Parts: sequence; C-alpha cells; structure tokens
Amino acid sequence: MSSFDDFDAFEASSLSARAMAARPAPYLDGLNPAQRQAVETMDGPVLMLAGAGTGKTKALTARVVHLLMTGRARPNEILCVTFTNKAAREMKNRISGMLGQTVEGMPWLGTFHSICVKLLRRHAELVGLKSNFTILDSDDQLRLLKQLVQAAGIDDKRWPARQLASIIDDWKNRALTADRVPAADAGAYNHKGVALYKAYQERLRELNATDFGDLLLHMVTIFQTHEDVLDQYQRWFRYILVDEYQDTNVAQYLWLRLLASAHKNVCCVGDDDQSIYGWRGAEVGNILRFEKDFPGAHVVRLEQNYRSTPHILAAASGVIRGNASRLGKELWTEAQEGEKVRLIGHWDGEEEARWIGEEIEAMQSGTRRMRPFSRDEVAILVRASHQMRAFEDRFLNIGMPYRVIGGPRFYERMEIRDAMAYFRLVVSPSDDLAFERIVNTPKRGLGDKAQQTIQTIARANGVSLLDGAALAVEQGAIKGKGAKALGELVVGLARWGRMTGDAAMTHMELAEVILDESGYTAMWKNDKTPEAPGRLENLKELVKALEQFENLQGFLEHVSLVMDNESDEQGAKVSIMTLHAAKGLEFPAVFLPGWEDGLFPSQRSMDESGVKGLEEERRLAYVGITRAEEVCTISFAGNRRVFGQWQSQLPSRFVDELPEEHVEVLTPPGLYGGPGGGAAMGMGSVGSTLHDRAAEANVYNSPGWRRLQERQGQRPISQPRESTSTVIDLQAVSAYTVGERVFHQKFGYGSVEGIEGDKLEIAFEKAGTKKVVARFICAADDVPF
DNA sequence: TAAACGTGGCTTTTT
DNA sequence: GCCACGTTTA
Repeated sequence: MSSFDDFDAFEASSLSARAMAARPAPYLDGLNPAQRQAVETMDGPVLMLAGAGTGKTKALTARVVHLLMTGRARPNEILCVTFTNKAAREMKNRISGMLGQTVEGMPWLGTFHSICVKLLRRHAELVGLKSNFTILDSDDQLRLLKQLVQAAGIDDKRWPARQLASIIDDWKNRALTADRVPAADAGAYNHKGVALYKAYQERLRELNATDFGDLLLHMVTIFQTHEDVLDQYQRWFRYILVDEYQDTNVAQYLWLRLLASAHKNVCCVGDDDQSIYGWRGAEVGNILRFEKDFPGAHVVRLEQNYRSTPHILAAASGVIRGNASRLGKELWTEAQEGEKVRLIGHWDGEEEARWIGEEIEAMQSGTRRMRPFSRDEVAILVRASHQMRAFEDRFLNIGMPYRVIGGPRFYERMEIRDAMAYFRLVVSPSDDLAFERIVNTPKRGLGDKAQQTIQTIARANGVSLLDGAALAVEQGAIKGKGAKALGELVVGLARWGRMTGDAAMTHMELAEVILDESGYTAMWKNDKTPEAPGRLENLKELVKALEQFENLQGFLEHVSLVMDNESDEQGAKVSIMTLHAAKGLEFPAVFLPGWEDGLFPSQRSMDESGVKGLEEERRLAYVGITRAEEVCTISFAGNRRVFGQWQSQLPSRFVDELPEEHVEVLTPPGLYGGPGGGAAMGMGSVGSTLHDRAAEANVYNSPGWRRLQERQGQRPISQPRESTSTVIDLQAVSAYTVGERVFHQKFGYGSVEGIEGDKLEIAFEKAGTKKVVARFICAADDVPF
C-alpha cells in the first residue's frame, strides 16, 4: 500500500531547493535558444512542440531542475506525467544526473496510471472501492466480460466478448461512465453494450477491482464530484508537466485540465506529427487545441534536429506535408549532407528480405560511400508484426544475429500469469479471477462441472470461490479424485497464506514453495513439448525478480502497472520491430520495408478511419523516416503473400510523396535493366516521376514489360490520388477480356475468369485461381522475355 | 478429460 | 498461411 504521507514528505526530502537556488545553473548551458525558452518560461501554460530528435527530454528535464533550483516548487509539488514506465525511468535518471544526486523526493513523477493508482488508493471509498483494490489486466478483464456476456444469454460468436471489451475501453478512454454514454453509441454490441458496461462496473466493484481505464476515469469522476479533493490537489501540484501530449486521450485530458485549471502552470510537450496512437483513444485534437484550452499559452517550437542528416529530414518533411491538420513545424539541422534516402523495389517480400539481409552484411564492412555499420546500429521497422517473419526466416538462414523488439512481454506469458495467480490467491484469498485461473492448472480433475458446483455454492453462501470450494469439499458436493485435489489446494493456499507472515522465510522461498507444492512446477517438468524448458526458465526468472521487492504484495502491485520487460540481451544484433515500437528510438541505419498500398498505409486504417486514418499512417511514415540518423532505406515489393494468397501490390502512395531530390533509387543487382543497361532507363523522360523511376529500376522492367505498359497506356501514377479510395486502373483492366490467356511473371500462364475493379481474377495453370492487379499481367502472346 | 479436428479471422499496443 | 478458439470424438 502506498504511503499516505507524501504531503509531509517534503521536510525530509533529500532536496532542499532553496539552498540550491544560489548556485549557478550549468543545466542551462547546453540548451539552444528554443529549449532555453521552454525551460525558463515557468508561469502559465506552455506548449512545447518538439519535433523528432530535437532534444525534448533534455528540455523537459531541465525545466524540472530549473523549477527546483529556483525554488518555484519542492520536488513533491511537481506533477510530471509520462506514458510509459520507460519514459518515467529515463526522466528520473536524467533529473538525477543534472542535479548530481538521486531524486528521492519526486513521488509524482510517473505514468498517468501509476499516479492515478496512488491518488485512487487515497480516495477509493468515493467511488465505492476499498483502498486495497486490485488492478485487472486485459486478460482478467476479458474473462470477466465473457462471463457477463454468457450470463446475458448473448451468442458470443456473433458478438465476441473481445469486441465488448474494446467498446468499453473506448468509452473509458473518452471518460464516459455508463450513464453518460451518448445515445449515438446505444446500438453498440447489439444494443446491450451499455447494460453490460453497467453490469461489468458492478462486478468490478464487488471484486474490489478496477481495470486500467478505471484508474483514470475514477479519478476524473472524483475530481468532478468532490470539489474539496480537487481543490486540495490543484493547490498541491504547483507545476504540471506532461510528456507525449499528443498521445493523451479524453480522460487523461480532462484529468489534466481539472488539475491545471486553477494556476494553469502546465507545460505540455509533444509532437502532433508523431501521434500514432489514435486507434487506442489518443486524440491529436488535444494538442491541436491547446492554445484554445489555455488562452495565452506560450508556444515554443523545437525545430533544430540533432539526429538525422538533411536528406532524411527533408524526406520526412516532404511526406508529412501531405497532412492537412498540423500545427506546422519544419525541422532543420546543421549536420552534413550524407546519403540520400534510398528507395528500392523488389519482386516479392522474400526477395526484399534477402536483399536487406545482404545489404546489412555489406554495410558491416563498409562501402565506397558508407562507413561500416555494426549490426546493432541497424534496425528494420515494419508496419505490422507479420512482416517480421520474412526477416527472421532469412536471417536465421544466413546466420545474421537479430533481436525482435516487442512481442509478448514477460508478464504476459502464460506460465508467469499462472504463477502470479497463485501469488494473488495467497495474498488475497478472495481473488476469484485468480482462483478460476488456477483451480485446474495443473490438472486436478476439476472440469466445468466441478467448477460450476463451486460457483453455485459460493454464490449461495455469499463467499469467495475459494471459500466456496472449501465448503464444497466439506459438504461432499464434489466427488472422487477431484475432491481430494481440491481439498489439498484449499489447505495449501491457507498454509501458504500463513507463511506470508513467517519471518523465517523470505518471500522468494515462499514463492518457490507455492509453485512446488501446488504441483505447478511439476506440471512443466513433465511436459514434453519444446517450450516447457523455457517456461521453467521463466519461472526461475520470476522468482529472481521478486528479490527487489519486500514481499509478494509489493511485487504484485508493481507488476500490475509495470508490464514491461526490458530485455538486456546483448551482442551486436540487428533490431526488428514495428514502427510503433520504434517511436522514441533512433538508429544510424534504418530499413523501412513493405511500403505498399494496403500494407502501408494499411487498408484497414483507411477503411475504418478514412482521411483521419490515412493521416495517422502518414505520421507513422514520418516517425519511421525520422528514426534514421545516417542511412534510411525504403523498399516495397510487387508481390506479397497476404493471408496465404499471393497478391500484387502497388508501391505505397507515401513513396510518391518522397521529394525526388532527396531520394536515390537503387536497382537490385542481377536483374533486368541495371543502371546503364540501355533500354531500361529509357523511359525516364519528361514528366518522369520518382514513382516511375522506382518502378523502372526494379524487376518489372524489361523491354517486353515496357512494351506492355505502352500498350496499356502509361498510367499517370504520381498524380495526387484520392486519399481514401484506391484509384482503379481502368485502362489496364480494360486491356483484357474474360477467357483471355495471360501470363504473370510469378504464376505463369492462366486465363482470365473475371474482372473486379483494377484486379483480374485469373485461373493459373499451376498456381490456382488468384486475384492480381492488371498491371502485373500481360497477354500470353506478349510475354516480356 | 484430453487429443484431434475444423473454422474463422486476421494492424498497430501501453497501462 | 497461421494461430487461436471451439467443437467433436475417443
């Protein structure tokens, strides 16, 4: 449980701000004028618009230090909010570094969620909770919702509980309690969404639990309904700082505005061009509206970039210019020119992976133009995680060490969650969700029926499932070996519970005892599947992780908020990750594969969110390019397997948006029409666009292919396209008739079965029936080689 | 109760 | 094409 005395903690704080005020301010020295302004404008609202690589964390930390040094606030009077634990940790470290001592006295520097937990534990009773409430993660949440959906007699095939979960999350992100869900949303989840939301909240209250969304929403509710509480914190938090403001959702926005509305000493840092989390409730509008929300706000733009070369910045700027709703920033740098952004097209996804693998290998020893890059200076950033596979396959094949960043986190792994459910049950025996999770894990012969019996008995007696289980055993309601096993579990849990108070045993030893005596470890030892050893390994790691905590409770509290898993894997490895995961990181050399319409920008994004979705995708492109310090290589493939089906792809519209003068089009080696290969480059005549040149430089270029394109009439590819709809290449399609015999470079010969938009459905002789974009097809008697 | 089989569905992901 | 989930089947 968190301490309730933070308000008095400042006396004992390790920092005495006033004593330091007299000293000089070396932390200001390394700042450029804009950064300095952001630091020194202390009163009133400040919006720090910090482009990629412009030193925003530096400015933010300097601001905190400045507030302390000038005596404007004591360490525990500064509210400093980040989104991730990683960011919070980094800020703490940097502040300590600037101050030359550890920051003990900044209890209110943390993530939105961790700060809200602290606040909510103090005021839980105001929303009907006890201060020791538990925090459910999305897994628990889903299980709970499934039960409710089932109880309501809804066919969860047609209306998956997962969907309900995301609807409720969305409402919570928008700060909507069940009674405030607007009429427009009444139809959600087969018109039962609101009712189930109510039922869910009711159930959470019974369980004395919250989900992640509640942490914020409850605090907003409390601030809105209890003026005295709000007033207390408005006074207490003299200065407020917010990192990544473009990622705030409505609930976080309201929370901040409520806290800041009295003194308005709020400094928000963000970059509207890097808002890439709209799909999970972030509102770019929050940052775009800042000056309206806080009249008289000082807006400071950090535009000097310390990360990338001018070509890379120009390419990124060129792309992001396509977005209409922006605050507008233009990054500049004093860095030397460097390489242009490199663009290359490939035949298919596998070849793209092969080429990138070879390129990385070549880069390690350096080339005529480029310095050598070690593997850990290289990153491959993909739009969707399924793209990673091609690279993993390829890299495994050629023995290129790599690391995938992201993926399932440690605390999300099954065995870890099982183990923690045991711990939870030991610490709080009424944790029904934990009970359900482990009652039959390992197998105890307690199937659905037995579990139902337990449920019934527990409900009839108004007790927890664990107590219900004890009763069931006593009453003989469960028979056979299940009864014996259940009895042992109940007795075991009670025994382990008593052991928590045993001074003779550390909580690590206790954890081991629990896992061993419950039979959980044995379950994995007997498991012959290849994953089992790894899982045992993870369990060992889990026990090791306990070391840093005083007891199991402390550990569980921490884990529920900090799900991250900083793997300290070392060695020179190429990093592979999604664009989302790359935000905030930088690499000397970056590869951006899969720039194809439909994949990136993602079709679904555009279908579901139209222009808004496309703009977010474009920001993602911007984030991707700006991760690169020295070399940025963008690539696309003409064909890709999508859900097992081969599909022809068009290069991404973002490729068209790259300013030509900052891009160099590469030609894959060993393919038709290399540079100087005569005819191949011949088409780059007047009006040649980057896009045309990219297409020319790749594999679909050959004399026959060009003839084909001429026959079809040249498609004005680089004309600005409608942003939301795919342009249909009618000319290309109309060149064919149903029944015609055609040729495709990968699939061979086939006949046209149907025409749909710009795609042809073709029955190939060897490859089966596929839909292919007309431009990759030619008549069988016009085969290009 | 567990293994075998079939169906659908499918971005991004932190707390 | 793959994975997760649910249903059938031994």
